[in-house]
Amino acid sequence: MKSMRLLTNCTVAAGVGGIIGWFARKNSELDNHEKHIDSFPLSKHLTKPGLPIFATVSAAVPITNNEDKDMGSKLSTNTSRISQIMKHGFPGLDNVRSFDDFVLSYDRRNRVAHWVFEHLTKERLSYNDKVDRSKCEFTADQSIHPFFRSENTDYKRSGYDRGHLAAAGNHKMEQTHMQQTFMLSNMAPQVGAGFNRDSWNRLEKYVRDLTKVYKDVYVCTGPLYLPKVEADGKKYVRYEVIGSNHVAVPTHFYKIVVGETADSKYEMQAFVMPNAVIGNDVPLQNFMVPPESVERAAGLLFFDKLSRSKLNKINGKSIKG
DNA sequence: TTTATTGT
Repeated sequence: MKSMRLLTNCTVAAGVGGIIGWFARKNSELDNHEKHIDSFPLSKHLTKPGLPIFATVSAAVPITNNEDKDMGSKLSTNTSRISQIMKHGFPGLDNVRSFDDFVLSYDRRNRVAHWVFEHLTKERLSYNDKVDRSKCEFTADQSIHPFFRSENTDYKRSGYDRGHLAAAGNHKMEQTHMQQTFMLSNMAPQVGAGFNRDSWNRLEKYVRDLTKVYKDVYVCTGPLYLPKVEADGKKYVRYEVIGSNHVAVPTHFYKIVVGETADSKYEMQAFVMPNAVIGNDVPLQNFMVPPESVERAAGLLFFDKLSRSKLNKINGKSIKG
């Protein structure tokens, strides 16, 4: 397997090889993968993504006054944008919150999102002098119960950046869109120099550049807590927690990207990067992994509603008809 | 260009 070889070239990718090995051994079970998903009753209820069929879906949309005449149109505008973002299915349904331009599922136990979902186009990423990142502020997400909420004090002097999952640079249509990405529910503790400010940023830019190739780009981003073999030969999941709220420091982060071609074919790429210093000269290709390996490690199913028969390529490799 | 923290 090509990606396996590539990963072993990257010394900091500890743990990823393990899940890929698992994937390789279980490969025969994948033949039943799609069949299994089709029979999974939840997917039948998700034919209209974005509709507030779950109480939490619209939790981040401020609805304070039932008599607000604007509410109807504002809600429907928001709902249609959420439908567009979530067109290919929800990876999971734990504590889903929708913002104006991205959707997030929150992990209360780790105080970090399970996943965030974004939809990118060239137009939406174009230069906009009305939107100013320096005016944005990191703010705690008041819609999350204080027991499970991360605070700025948790990150302060922790040694980690408040790293965006949905990147600020992906939301330049409106100042409010960008401001919403600064909600701490969209943050994870990330190694700053060498990761967030370097190779992870490089990956985010690469994903933005895919809008030059595909008219629509869908991207799902999240943390991983991967097991590692320790001295006794057993596997353990080990991660630091920071601050009084014990915000988990993920061992790795993933991005699953789908681009839609002009003739309605889809191409998928999956990346896993360790939350560690990575040299700027390491090619992004080295971090490509089979999407299934991320699904198994994260407990999520990505692009569940997108028929695998419409997938033309995975990680740049054509899929056999 | 975008990604950010610390200290004054």
